[in-house]
Amino acid sequence: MEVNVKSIINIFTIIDGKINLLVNNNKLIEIECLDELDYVNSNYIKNNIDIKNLILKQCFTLSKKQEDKLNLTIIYIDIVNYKNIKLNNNFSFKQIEELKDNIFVQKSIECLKKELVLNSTIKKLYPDEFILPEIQRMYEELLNKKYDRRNFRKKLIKLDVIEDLDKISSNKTGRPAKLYRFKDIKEDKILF
Amino acid sequence: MEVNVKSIINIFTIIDGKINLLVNNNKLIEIECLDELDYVNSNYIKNNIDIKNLILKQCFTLSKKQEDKLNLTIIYIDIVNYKNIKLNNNFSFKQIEELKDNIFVQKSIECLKKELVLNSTIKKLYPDEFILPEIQRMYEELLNKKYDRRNFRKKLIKLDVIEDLDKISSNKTGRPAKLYRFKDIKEDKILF
DNA sequence: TCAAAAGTGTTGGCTGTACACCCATGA
DNA sequence: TCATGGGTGTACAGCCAACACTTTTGA
Repeated sequence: MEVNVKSIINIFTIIDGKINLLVNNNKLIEIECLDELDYVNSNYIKNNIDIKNLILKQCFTLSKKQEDKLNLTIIYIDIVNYKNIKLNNNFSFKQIEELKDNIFVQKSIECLKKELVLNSTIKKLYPDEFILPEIQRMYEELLNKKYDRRNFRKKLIKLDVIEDLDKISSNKTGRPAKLYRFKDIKEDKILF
Repeated sequence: MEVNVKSIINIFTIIDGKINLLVNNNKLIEIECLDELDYVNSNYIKNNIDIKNLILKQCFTLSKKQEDKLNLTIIYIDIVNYKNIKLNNNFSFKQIEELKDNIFVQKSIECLKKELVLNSTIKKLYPDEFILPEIQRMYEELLNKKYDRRNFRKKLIKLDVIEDLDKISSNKTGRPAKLYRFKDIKEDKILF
């Protein structure tokens, strides 16, 4: 029985409050694996994607028989700040709305939700300054839940994961928001 | 490149408060996969293990190159009550202490800990009556943490996952404990 | 009657939630 | 000056942790 092994690398980011996925020629990033998976993946990334500190997390393995061949697909995900990627060649970000009927994307989003409630992950998305209403909107969309402004802020302060930068943002409308940053990670905390 | 695919099925149970693993001839249950994984696994179980309602959960995929062949191993786990398995042939349960330096077992135990805090999982382990001190001892060993008897009971009652059977156990020593059962599962709850 | 193990109730502090008013900005 | 969005404080309820004494049984 012939076996084909490939990995799929799903790199997520948030742009304008929307979840986006890195694609190559508008398709998921697929890599044929003829060697150990970690080795093949990190090689591919080194040679094709201009990004630092990618830490892939294994998400799920799918098998499918097709024309007497067994296709194995191991899905990996990571979450990054899109500004830290220099897009080149045919790579681009695509909103996941258009990809939601893909089984590989569905499995990835399940994993993504579990990761994004960790302070270490959210700091990868927002390594520098941010405003709290933006973080709140992201969680509200991601977890499909509403939060109270005051309680949301109090929670993050009490968990000791953010620090006030004593600066304010320049909003298009309404009162400008305060800028914060996530503290450096000493231990993983579950935020929501 | 030749690829060998196998799955490992790690079926855990608790015997006398100790975590045990189902083994075949004292070795992990390994299945060569020449077809879709779920199909191969359920076939193997049907033909070899006398147990009902096994629901395997995918845990991790490992790859290893050896002599120019790529070995892929997909690990699956489940947790059962040992009384629901009729052991035959060369199957037996083995305490995990003796297996802890095996990488496949280590990965499985990581997954196991995440599963065992769910009420649906603990009910699979204790489908019928049980005493609270036994459950408490299991969690204390599993999570390496001590709980207060009173608070432990109060928590499970408040979460509405157990019901008092108005019966008492017959202990070897000390006061007999009350018997409880886990209520039927309507929604998954995280207990600890 | 003693040792071992399990049952029970109260309290104080902390956390989460609900809620109303004020403030800074751009139009 | 108005609309928009963001900042803040208080009060109440529910949860968690700490803790001591009593009860039942077997030896």
